[in-house]
Amino acid sequence: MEPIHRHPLALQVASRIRDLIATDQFPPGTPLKEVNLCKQLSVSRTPLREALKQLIAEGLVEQIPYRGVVVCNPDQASIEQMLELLGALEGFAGEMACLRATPEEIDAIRVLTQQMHETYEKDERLSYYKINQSIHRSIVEFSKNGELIRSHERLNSRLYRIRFLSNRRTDRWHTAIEEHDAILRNLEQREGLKLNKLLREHLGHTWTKVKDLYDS
Amino acid sequence: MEPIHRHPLALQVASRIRDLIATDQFPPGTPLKEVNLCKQLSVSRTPLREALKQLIAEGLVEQIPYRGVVVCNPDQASIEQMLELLGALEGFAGEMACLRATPEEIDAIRVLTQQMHETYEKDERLSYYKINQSIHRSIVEFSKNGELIRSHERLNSRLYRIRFLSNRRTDRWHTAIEEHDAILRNLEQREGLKLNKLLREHLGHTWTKVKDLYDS
DNA sequence: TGACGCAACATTGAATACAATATACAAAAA
DNA sequence: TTTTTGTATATTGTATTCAATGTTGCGTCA
Repeated sequence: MEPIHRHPLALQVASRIRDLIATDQFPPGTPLKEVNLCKQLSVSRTPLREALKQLIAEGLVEQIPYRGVVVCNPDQASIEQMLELLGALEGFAGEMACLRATPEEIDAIRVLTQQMHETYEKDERLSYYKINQSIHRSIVEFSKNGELIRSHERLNSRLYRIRFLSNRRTDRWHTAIEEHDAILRNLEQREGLKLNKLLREHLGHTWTKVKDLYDS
Repeated sequence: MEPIHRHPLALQVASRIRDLIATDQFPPGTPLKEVNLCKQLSVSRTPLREALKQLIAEGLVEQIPYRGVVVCNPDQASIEQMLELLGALEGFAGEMACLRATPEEIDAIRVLTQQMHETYEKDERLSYYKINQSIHRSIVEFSKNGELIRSHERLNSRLYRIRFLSNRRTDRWHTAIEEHDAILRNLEQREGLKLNKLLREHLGHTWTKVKDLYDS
């Protein structure tokens, strides 16, 4: 039988703050003063501090002893490194997915890719963004490697905001669509090595889009 | 200029517990009772709990609400997944190292590999183990990707104990040595793709050694 | 006028006190 | 004898308090 899940305050607080950062309500550089946040979230300092410890471990915020924690503002170099690693993770996940995904799971990717086309034609960027994320997350899931899934999830959440911003502003959309078609094809044909390469390149293009955003 | 590093209690406590787990003084399943540990480490519960939060985020221990935290006891499946991911990370790191390592850095790997031979011939397993770890860590460092380095470090520390145990007991040592020679050669010749494959296979062999350990 | 020092304030670090929850054991009922 | 239930105890979750450290600004002195 499914056990009942507990949600200690620290966990709830952590995911709340994560959301606030991802949605840019706490943009990079925001100082996270303990007493302020306590009042805003109606919790005491102890669970808040434990939540912050977790976010620090995730790399979402950074702490300077006796000077508080601030939302991380990764520079271009770290973003490039994060995207490079994300590409490696997704590429490897794709390779494993070619070995382990069921036909039904590949069908699901097909459906998502189709939906992606529709949002593209209707110019619905938010939906497009979310479907895009779903596709990538699904491929990683189908690797059937829990550790890989968790690592990817952590890293991806740190990049959520920056990818979202770049998606809003970039005007070269269609190349991503074409790449997704290729990704689907190679997954269908179980071409692990090619899919690995494709996904790495795909993330590489994300980096050029982000770079444009920074340079402008 | 190099900033001065602070060492809040929580961080010191965290690394102490990490060591205790890695050296098997806190074997898997050990319940980490807060008040006990407080006395043993002479700190109060607050920094201890913050340290535990960090170890939870690292996946070294797990927490059940209102029932405390215990040292993780990964089953065979998770160990296999962790080693698979570690292989992917090291493989990718090797590929990047082929692009980015300086000749001096490759020299360092050469020296370490030579030392590894010596410890092998003298049958010094502990030294062998440490040099082996150094080589792998160095290759990852030479990828020049900080994110990759941190991810690898985290995952590797979780596997430290199990790899150490398997190293003590396995009697097929020489194949690892030969593999390391091949790794060095491919790094010298900047054969990124081949090195990637080699490192992944190398970690795959680690898995078979660990599996033997479990099965016996 | 500018630099230094001191003091008051703000903020985090650590310790303790109190509340909520789980476990173990014993007593009572079937 | 077995099962159940209540209570005592242990343990974690949360709040609060006190201590250590960093920052800011004002006043004094060169």
